[in-house]
Amino acid sequence: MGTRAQVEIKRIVERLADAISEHRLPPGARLTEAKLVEVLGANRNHVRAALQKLASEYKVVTIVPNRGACVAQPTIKEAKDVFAARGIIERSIVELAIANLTAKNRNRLLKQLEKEDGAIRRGERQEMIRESGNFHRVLAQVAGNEVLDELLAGLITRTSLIIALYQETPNVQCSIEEHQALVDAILAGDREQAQHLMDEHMATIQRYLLLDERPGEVDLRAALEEP
Amino acid sequence: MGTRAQVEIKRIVERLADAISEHRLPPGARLTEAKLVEVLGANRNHVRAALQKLASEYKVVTIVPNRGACVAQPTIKEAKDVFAARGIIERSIVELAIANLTAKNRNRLLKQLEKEDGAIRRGERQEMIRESGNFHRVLAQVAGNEVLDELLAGLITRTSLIIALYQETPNVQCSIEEHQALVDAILAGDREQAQHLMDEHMATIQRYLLLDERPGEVDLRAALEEP
DNA sequence: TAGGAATAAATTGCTAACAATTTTGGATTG
DNA sequence: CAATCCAAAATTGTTAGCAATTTATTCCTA
Repeated sequence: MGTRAQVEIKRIVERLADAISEHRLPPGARLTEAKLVEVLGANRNHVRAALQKLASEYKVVTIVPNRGACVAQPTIKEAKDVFAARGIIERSIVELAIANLTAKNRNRLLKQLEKEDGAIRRGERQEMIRESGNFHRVLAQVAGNEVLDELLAGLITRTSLIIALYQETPNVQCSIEEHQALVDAILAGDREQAQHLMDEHMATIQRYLLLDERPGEVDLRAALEEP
Repeated sequence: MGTRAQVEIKRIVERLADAISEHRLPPGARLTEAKLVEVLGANRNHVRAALQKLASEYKVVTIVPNRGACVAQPTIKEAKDVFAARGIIERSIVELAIANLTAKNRNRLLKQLEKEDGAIRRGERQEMIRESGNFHRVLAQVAGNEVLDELLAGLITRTSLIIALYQETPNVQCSIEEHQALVDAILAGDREQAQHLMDEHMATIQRYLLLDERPGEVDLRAALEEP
């Protein structure tokens, strides 16, 4: 595929993924091709390709044949699976990062913390969210396994959608303090402590989610049949 | 996208992935759209979409703009990353599988072993390879995390390509004995032993790979400059 | 007025033709 | 004879328009 098209598709994918992550496009929202063409100033083929990708790769869009695309509504089961998978990968990334600690890598971690801190100080909400997410990518890159980094990237996107869907108080993000403590443990080479902190960090995010209640797909028969 | 097209694209993807996994399409082989259309009796658009997917999702195809697609030639670094990532996921799947042991799941594992055994007894080479790969998918399904299962599926495909690329004696597969021992440990609920066996199992596969030598992209300058 | 069939509108799916790019092979020239 | 350039062939990239499907509306009937 031509570079131009690929770049364009990527642009649309990111634009949509961002909008979904930030809850500007709520779960369930219809994504009509013609509307997207108009709003994004894009070719319909590119829009379609982008939707395909968001559906098959990132799973944040659902496509029903002949009926079009809409923002996905992951089930509670899927949400839990995504978090569990992410936890597993994050945990091993921590271990690899410690094993792979060079001077350059130490610097990258510290710089990332600074960026997050700067965003908070300046009160730049949007930047805060972005940098907070970037922290996990930086950690993956420090770990040095590109495959894990890719897998994590996908899971982070899906996580964002899930948070948008299931979070009660909007926009509780990763806390900078937890990132700070995590980096401290990593730089100290304390694997156990670092992994423990990462587990806690993942748990903290999930704690604000309503992954228990919620109707979803009620079994009407079971709910309504005679007692 | 229409069901028909999706099914067709999936067919092409699987056909190509199989051919790549089984080394019928060697790494580096060119995949001309017109040829594929002719051989597969497919629409060019479907062929293109399939190639896109194989490139962006599974990474077993490389697409160069305006120059077409060819079977990927993962670097040694990438090969190692894929194996490391797969090892991590397989390891955690073992743990989840043990925690998720129902009668039904025990049965699935035993049945899978029977299938593999049957293929070996009948000397069905092709079936052996397939069932040997399926074992890991079944284990993932027993573990019950669909996201991990998906991630693993992708990594298994990539692993196959890597084996095709870097294996000296062709077609050394997973050994049934190792699968057997693994299932024994899982059914016994012995997490440590099961994880140890899985680690060993992954190591066994890698042991037959030439992941050290091989030129790849030699640094000509470093190699040829005056001593 | 409720139900349902027929029609119209909107939307997605598909294809074939055309455009752009790269490769190949040969002719030309120093 | 080697190198360079040019044209033809092969291959990929792009687009517009039509076909098929679904959804909404209208109108008819009991």
